[in-house]
Order: sequence, then structure tokens, then C-alpha cells
Amino acid sequence: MRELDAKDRDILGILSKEARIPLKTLAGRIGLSRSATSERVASLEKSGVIRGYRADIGQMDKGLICAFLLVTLIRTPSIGILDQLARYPEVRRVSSVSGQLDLIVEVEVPSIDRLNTLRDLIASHGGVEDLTTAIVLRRDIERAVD
Amino acid sequence: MRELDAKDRDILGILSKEARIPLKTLAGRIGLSRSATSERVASLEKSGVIRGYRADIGQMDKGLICAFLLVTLIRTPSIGILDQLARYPEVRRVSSVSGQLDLIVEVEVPSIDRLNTLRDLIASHGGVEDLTTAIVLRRDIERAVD
DNA sequence: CGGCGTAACCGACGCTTTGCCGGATGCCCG
DNA sequence: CGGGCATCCGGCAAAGCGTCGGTTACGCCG
Repeated sequence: MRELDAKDRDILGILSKEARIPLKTLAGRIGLSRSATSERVASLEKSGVIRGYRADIGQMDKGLICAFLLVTLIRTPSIGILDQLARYPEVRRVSSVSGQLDLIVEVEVPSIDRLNTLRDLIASHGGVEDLTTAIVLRRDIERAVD
Repeated sequence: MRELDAKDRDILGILSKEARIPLKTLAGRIGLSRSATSERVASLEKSGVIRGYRADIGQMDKGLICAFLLVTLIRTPSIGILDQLARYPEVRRVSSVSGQLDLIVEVEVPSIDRLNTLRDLIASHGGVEDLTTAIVLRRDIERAVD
């Protein structure tokens, strides 16, 4: 299953909001039998389209500090920096972007010290021309899905 | 149930990564009986600590353009801009940050035109001093939740 | 000190949901 | 036309779940 049809999209749309909905209900909503729905969901899981199921926890602070690192590279793509970033578990997301910036790195660290360490490690990479740190003070808006 | 004890936090930690784990397994991991675990989970759901369950969809962004809008405000906090941002469903997340920037707005739009419209609307807000757009070309790293 | 009420736990029961199977249907292509 | 393949359905056994009564632990107060 590589191509997603309309029913697969329906399944994803529903499961992305109610991951624990019974298969019977899901099947009824998309207009298929339970077993067919079950097979589709299993296929979506196995092929990696559905990566997992997560409980949405309200205001679970965890005491972690979030920050954006806005990176400008000397030349793009800079070999090796992605591999280096991938080594740090604190790195949650890395996006290649157009414009003055090249990379937006989102991190979650337990302390400002750790953030500084991470920042210095990245800044000292040969390919990094400029690096701006923006610590998240507050999440003003956060929408899960849709 | 207002106060969360250690076992509640264990439950949340596990469910936030594997929301569809069977109760029996969950009970075994936290060291309680299945029924006691069931009651705790139900209580966490009813009290709103668990807001829901979501499927984690990989590369669902089919056709949607993601972008970061890096906003500098004339004075912070700028009254009204958060309300205005909240009105657009394309706005996925808004973070108040420290540093030269003030706001990082993450959006998902169906087209570049729509992105431009959104950008102009935000830029024309009285409180906005500067606005940089960074369109996401590629997600190099994306980790769900630890 | 002892009795009582509440809260949380356990094990068991019955219903619901799931995973899996055989068989039917539709479609492609030689 | 007729296999091969993918997808669908219905049904069955197994595993899941919510709920119940009974038990234990703990704090309160006479």
C-alpha cells in the first residue's frame, strides 16, 4: 500500500483525532466492514504511515525548556550537520527552509546550561555561518490536528 | 482525582507514547491490577488530564505547505495579535520567544498564495515591526515524543 | 483504643471488540 | 476466456474491556 485513497485519508483523519475509537465505529463512518477497516489500519501501521498512537496530555509541563535555533549555513546543504544533529536526542525537529535562514532546529532541553552546550556544539560546526537562539517563553497557540 | 501520584505519572508517560497499549500490559508495567489501572485511566480521562488519543501520522502533509513566520513586535506583548492569529485555522502553533524575535508562528497552508495572504495580513497588523517568512522545504528530522 | 467511612485495590463475570480465516467479488492482462 | 491479484465481507475463537462485590489500608473521632 503506497498510494493512499480517499478511505485511507478518512481513516487517518479520524484516527488522528480519536485514536482509540472502536474499529466498528470507524468502519461505520468510512463505509466499510470491520475486517476491511482492520486490514487497512494494519496496513497503514505496517507501512509507517501511522507511526504510533499517543495520549494527548493536558499541560504536562515536564520541566523542559523549548527553543528554536535559527541556523544559516555557509553553503547548503552542509554535509554532516544533519547527522550531527540527529545524534542529540534533545533535537526534536529540523526543517530545511527557504529565505535568509537555512535550518530551523527545535530542541527540548532540561536546562539552560544544556541549551548552551547544544548551541555551542552546533555553532562550532564548520558549515554554520550564523546561529540565533530563541527560547520559548510561552506557547500562545498550539493546535494538535485540524 | 486532582493530585497525580507516581503511578498516574507512569501511566501518562506510557500512554503518551503508546496510547493503544492493552490495559493488561499497562497494568503490568506500573505494578497494579488491570481493574485498578482501568479505573485510574478512566479517572484521568474524565478529569481532563488525558484530553484524547491521537494517531501519529507520518508525512500527512501531502500537499500542505509548512512555513515559519518569524515576527518582531514593536512592543510586547502586542495586544490583539494573538487573537487575530487564533482566527486562522492555518496557524498551527505560536510561541513567544526571547531574543531578537518575539513570536514564532508555524502555519500550514494549501498554497503559496494563501501563505502570502496570511503573511500580508499579519504583517499589516499595527504591532508587527518585522516579519520573515521561512518556507519549509524538507523535514530533515522529526521525532514524535521521546 | 476501637469502631466506622472512605478510598483504593483485587479477582471474577459477562459483554464487546479484535484478529484471523475462508469464500465471494471485481479488475487487470495475457 | 480464465487465471492472478487485490479487496471486500461475514463468522468464529480469543483477547480486550467495564463493572461488580469483597477485601484491605488508612484516617477520623468518639
